[in-house]
Amino acid sequence: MQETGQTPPARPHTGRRRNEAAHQAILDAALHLLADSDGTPVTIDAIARTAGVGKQTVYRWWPSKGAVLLDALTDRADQDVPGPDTGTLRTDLRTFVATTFDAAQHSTTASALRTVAREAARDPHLAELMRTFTATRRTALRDLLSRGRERGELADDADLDLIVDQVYGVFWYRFLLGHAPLDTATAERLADSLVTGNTAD
Amino acid sequence: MQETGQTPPARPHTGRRRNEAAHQAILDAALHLLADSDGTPVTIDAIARTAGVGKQTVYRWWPSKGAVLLDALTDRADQDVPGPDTGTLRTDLRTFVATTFDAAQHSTTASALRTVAREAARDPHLAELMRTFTATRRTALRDLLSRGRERGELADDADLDLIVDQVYGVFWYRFLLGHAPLDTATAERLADSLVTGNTAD
DNA sequence: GCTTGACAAGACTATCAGTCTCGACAACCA
DNA sequence: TGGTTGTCGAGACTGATAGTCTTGTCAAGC
Repeated sequence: MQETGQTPPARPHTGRRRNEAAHQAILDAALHLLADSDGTPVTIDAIARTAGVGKQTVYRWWPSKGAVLLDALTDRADQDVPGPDTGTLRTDLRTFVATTFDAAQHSTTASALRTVAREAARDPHLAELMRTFTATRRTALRDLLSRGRERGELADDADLDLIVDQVYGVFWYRFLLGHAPLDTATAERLADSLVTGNTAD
Repeated sequence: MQETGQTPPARPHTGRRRNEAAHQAILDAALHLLADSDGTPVTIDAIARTAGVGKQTVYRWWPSKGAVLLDALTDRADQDVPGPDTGTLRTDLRTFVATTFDAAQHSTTASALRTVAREAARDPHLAELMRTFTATRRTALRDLLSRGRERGELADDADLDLIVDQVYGVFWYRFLLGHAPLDTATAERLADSLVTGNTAD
């Protein structure tokens, strides 16, 4: 979890200490509301009320609603980005894509992710945080592809960034539009066609 | 342009007639504001004021802000979805993808599309209209692929819907996140890898 | 000229993010 | 023990904005 609140003051700390229970209660409340929301917006008032906390306590530690939401999501959601390394690109890629797709099937994660994505459309601050969030995942996938290319399993001039975006593009497009499934069979078809479409010969 | 307002009453029409000038002025104003907005929300008040019209006149003919925005966009934006048919899949696909990507380079269309996409994240009504909007384009691309498959340029068991979603997935993902370009070179690389990755042999 | 529906203007309601204020309270220090 | 400081819960307040309602006016047709 990245701490998005203010950095501590330079002077030695005096005064009352931060209430960790309240801190956790806020994240818990946000996550619960996100999980139950299924896309409908989650309000700060609701988070504060559910956590039994004043609004000011929320804003003392997070700069915006979006920051709270993303923090709640990344605090609990599977933080570890998959990084399989079996020595075979096709297998690694299949696993990576299938794992990514599978995360969207769990309704708790899914509705939280959906809500955060929707809020990000309006909240520039959250959009920035989301860019970091997605960049981490893109990098992990790119490294996986890079290893495969070094083994000669991809053409030397294959456009790795484009392949990455084909994976995450399909993922977000189907996830947000919801017109087609994100199942394992699809994941494997996608992985296979990407390997075949970018080999050397 | 689809008419999103109420259906006319069954009784013969009496009273004052609809002011077509005002109708057009609203769409013009919405389009101008969308084009200038570059992602920032466009308000109904601004549309009405710019059009020199009362808010009620807007709501008499459109059910929500989103409906006005999408109507303005589809009214003027390139309505004709590209449907090249040269007899060669690779060429057709390259043209289709390049044309699609290119539309996002024109700042007027781009900021309008971006704003509508952002509004759609919050407005379920607009989200539904957007689904129709995108479905039209997906169908056109799928037909193009289907023709290629019948000519044997794609494997019989190629997953056309997945190929379609790779194109539009990359498009929207890069368009909304803005982390990588949507240029012609990228379009052609994408088209080529999709053909190669889904051929029969 | 009467009825009816469209019109511009704008007041009004409701929602929600984010700020501000207040009195209480806890940690540390002299 | 009492003063200083920062955190706490509570909630009033501001500002933005979608959407509704009201009012007085105007045009089309009977």
